Amino acid sequence: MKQGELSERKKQILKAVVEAHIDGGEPVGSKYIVQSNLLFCSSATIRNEMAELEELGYLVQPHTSAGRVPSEAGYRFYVDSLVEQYARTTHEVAQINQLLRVKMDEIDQILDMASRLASTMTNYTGIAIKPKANTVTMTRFEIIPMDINNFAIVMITSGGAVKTKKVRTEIAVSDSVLKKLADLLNAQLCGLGADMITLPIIMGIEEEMGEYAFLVNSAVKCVYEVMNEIDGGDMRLTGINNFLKYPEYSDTEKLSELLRTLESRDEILDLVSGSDNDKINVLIGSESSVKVMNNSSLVYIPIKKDGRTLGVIGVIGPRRMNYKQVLKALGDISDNISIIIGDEELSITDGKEKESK
Amino acid sequence: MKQGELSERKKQILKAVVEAHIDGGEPVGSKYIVQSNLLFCSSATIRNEMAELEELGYLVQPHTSAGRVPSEAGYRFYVDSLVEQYARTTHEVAQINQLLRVKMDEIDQILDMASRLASTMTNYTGIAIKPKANTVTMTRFEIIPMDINNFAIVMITSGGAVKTKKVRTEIAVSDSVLKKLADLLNAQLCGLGADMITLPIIMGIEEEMGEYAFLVNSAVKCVYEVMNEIDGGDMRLTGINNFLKYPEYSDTEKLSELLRTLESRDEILDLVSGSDNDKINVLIGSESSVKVMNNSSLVYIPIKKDGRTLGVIGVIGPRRMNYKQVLKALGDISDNISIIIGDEELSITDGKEKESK
DNA sequence: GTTAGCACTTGATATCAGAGAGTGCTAAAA
DNA sequence: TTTTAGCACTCTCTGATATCAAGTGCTAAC
Repeated sequence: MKQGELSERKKQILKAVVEAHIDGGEPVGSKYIVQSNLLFCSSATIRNEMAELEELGYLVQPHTSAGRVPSEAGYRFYVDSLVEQYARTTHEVAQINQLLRVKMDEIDQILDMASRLASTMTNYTGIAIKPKANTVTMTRFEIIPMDINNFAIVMITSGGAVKTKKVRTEIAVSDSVLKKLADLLNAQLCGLGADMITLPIIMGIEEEMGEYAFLVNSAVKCVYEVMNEIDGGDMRLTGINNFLKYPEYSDTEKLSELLRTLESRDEILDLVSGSDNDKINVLIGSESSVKVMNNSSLVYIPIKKDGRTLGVIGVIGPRRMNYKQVLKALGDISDNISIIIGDEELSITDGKEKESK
Repeated sequence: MKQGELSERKKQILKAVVEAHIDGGEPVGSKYIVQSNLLFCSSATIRNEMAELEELGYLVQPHTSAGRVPSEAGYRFYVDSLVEQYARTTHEVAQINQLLRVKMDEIDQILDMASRLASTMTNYTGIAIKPKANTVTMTRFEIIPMDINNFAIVMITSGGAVKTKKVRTEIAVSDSVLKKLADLLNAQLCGLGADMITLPIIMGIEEEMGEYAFLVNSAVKCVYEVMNEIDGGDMRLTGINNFLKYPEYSDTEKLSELLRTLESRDEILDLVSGSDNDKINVLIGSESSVKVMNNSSLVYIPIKKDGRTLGVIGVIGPRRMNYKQVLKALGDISDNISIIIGDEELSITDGKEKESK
């Protein structure tokens, strides 16, 4: 019997078991199902069906005389086929929108806020990830003299971000020299990724700068730093105390192991950077390549703009996570972020701000 | 009998109890003391002394037939008088220096790195705080036209940071208009704190701008945003799994409560922003105004430059924290940060970077 | 002032019986 | 053929009891 061929009643029983276990956390028995649900049959029948579902691998018995618990496959089937879609209330959407708008300033802050939001909405631990990338190039350089010994390099990146670095020289440098440096940077480095800025190019610029060649090194260093700032991965967790709300993490050993993995960050960064699926991803237990997550699930969604992944938000919780609620929350948040990112810059029309819907 | 008048032997016993409890975590009995230590007397004598120390409030008995545990006052006395200073190995200093240098880029990153470092060095949870402040003013504005509908405002702050914001206009604005706007901002807003930028000033600028008055609103908004970015408090924890290494946090309830408080951030921010002591601060148990910390200690040190507090780093752990180690680690890290912050900008002399020692 | 010895207290640990929950199986009913 | 009722069986959980070990306080001797 294949997955798709589960009888309607089996599906209903599986769904009931999963949902009962999600909010109780304990094995569910046949009697409980027959009471709570709309299934009209006796506990014995349920028992028979459950035995078959166990044979098929969707349910598991912790010990002989306990109720059933969904297996990983059980959760997977539930998430893929049984969890219903829900309608979003406009009220909620508006609320999220408002919260996110508070600081629509930088993508980092949006991600942070979003993860915080996800955590409070779902009661699981929120995660915000800025994945490693290698996509930034510069589109424009400006140099602003500050005083006789200092100037600032302003860099506009392919992503539209504006970044600045301050440089101090011990030798006074005239404005015209700085102008020349800016022109050269614009001519030689625009459009190049970190891996494309080669030594010959740098040396070429140094040659053109003549006696001021020493400035080039610092300038290039600034470029690298900015690229690294934008491309370098980062990760942040919110609502860690939420782990403690679920008995599966009361085993201190387990929790500690999980936290250690999460804090080392690399594994999660890799895990998430790999998938460039646009949709919500659900990793149940050992489906994730990270071994420690055997008893946890990770649900995440990439935040994209113009095809580029700007970041990832998600939640981490026990395997018996309330997938229905989590999927909804992440969907809502993601939608709102898209709206906000869409018109990230201040948009002015004659003194009044305009918001895109 | 006052604190200072504890007999030498009592001091030694207190010290022994504190240190034994710090690395064992369990109540220490008279027998243990007599074995481990250099005190040459019998367990009965120790018992008598301990009974007196308990009367004086430095020790506490969890129950009648258990060993003694240091009280809050006991720890306080230990930290103030008994913990010896230590010599720093040059090796360690160099190591920290190297680690911190990796990204001497922004104060945020330094703090973050420092807290991570503190956590790994001490095996407690590291904390990095950027306190709320209201000290930023602008010292210089530049406007860079990007294309017909976009320009960037570059702001140089009193702290020397360079910040940029992008602005989009739906109406094309010429370079000369932007130049005028920049001049006005420089003339009117430089040196003013957030609370000093009043409506009359803004309206004055708008008047001068004539038909382009609508630009002023966005510009001012940018200024506020930047000030908020720099002044707004933030807090970040590292090494949370370290909590779980100590049995005092195996009570899930307690840990959860602590984490909740830490994540709400406000209490800690206030707590730390209040003290502008330059030295290392040690808050033991209920000495902190945060109720939940009754069983925890917080040790922190402000990071200053030119008298301004840029941030705070510290560690949080059980009350029986290894104060000796923690004080040393934080001292070392703080020193290194000071060195690094001292020459924050890139300093160039004829092509070679110079580093201040 | 110090020490040895002993009775006492108390938490921790192990063992055991009984209760409760839930199953699997068999035989009867639909 | 499917469903149901009944019953014996298994396994965990709980609470009670007994035992153990650690550490103290106190008294009497040094």
